[in-house]
Amino acid sequence: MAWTKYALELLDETGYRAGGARRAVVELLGRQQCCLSAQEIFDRLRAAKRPVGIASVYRALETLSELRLVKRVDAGGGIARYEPAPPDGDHNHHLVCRDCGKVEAFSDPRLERAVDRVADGLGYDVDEHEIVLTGACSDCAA
Amino acid sequence: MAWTKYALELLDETGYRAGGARRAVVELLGRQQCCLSAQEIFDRLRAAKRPVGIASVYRALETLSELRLVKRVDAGGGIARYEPAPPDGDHNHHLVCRDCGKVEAFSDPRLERAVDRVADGLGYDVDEHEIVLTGACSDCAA
DNA sequence: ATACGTGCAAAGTATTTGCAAACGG
DNA sequence: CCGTTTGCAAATACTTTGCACGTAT
Repeated sequence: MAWTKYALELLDETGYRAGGARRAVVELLGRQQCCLSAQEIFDRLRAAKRPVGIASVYRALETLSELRLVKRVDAGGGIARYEPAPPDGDHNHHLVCRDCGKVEAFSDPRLERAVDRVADGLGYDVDEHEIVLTGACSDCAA
Repeated sequence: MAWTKYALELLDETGYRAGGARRAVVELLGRQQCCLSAQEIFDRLRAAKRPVGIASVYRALETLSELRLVKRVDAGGGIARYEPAPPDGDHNHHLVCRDCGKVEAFSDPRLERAVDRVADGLGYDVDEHEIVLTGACSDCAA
């Protein structure tokens, strides 16, 4: 994925060294369609025989957030999830299944326009927004 | 506020007893314009000489959520906030100041329609949604 | 060589739960 | 009376931090 390359380059340019844990986190995130929690990242790296400390996962995510390479997603349940933020500024919103807990991404240009219009009328200098829909996914609705 | 009365009646009808802590939480929530965290509720009740255990606050909020009398708002930062859910199904969305942390409510019918339209096209049985805008409030933008 | 990166374990928050005492009906 | 509600304290879940050691440059 292009994002992985972009992220590794930006980290390098910004002066971060090429340690193993952060790189593993970046490469894993670059392969995702949707957001992952810190624990999920920890588990998947361990399963992939590339074990890292959970603290390193959190530190990598913090660094990547500061560089705006990843977006933190609060999809409820008190656990933070993270997904790659493409360089073109595109972004997703999320759909959470209340039964199985599955989280999926979606995007919709009309919804984006509606949000931008509202944001302009509020007296805030809005620079980010997040939309979370909750319901039953097609599997669980049955 | 009408919500307070409605909530107390529904609790009664559902078979809950009129203990002091839950009632204090309901009465406090009924006076809010926007959402409060569990800790804020705890602090305000204590300040109002109506001290309750923090556990009772959480238990009251859980009960009220189950009855759909309050809505849980995840405005980021890993802390949950709660606000009264009016019987007419109306609901707010939220605006968070990234500098001072202030949370305000807003609503916009056009945005609601845009969300509903998107929700219909996703294959989910969507029954709730939440929109959080983040930025600098008018005080902090200066 | 030197500063940055990493892992472990301990500390910190937010929230939940177990339990005995207080209380409402 | 009897079951619900409450408060405290202990437990849990997620996340952050302190520190010693390894590693990239």
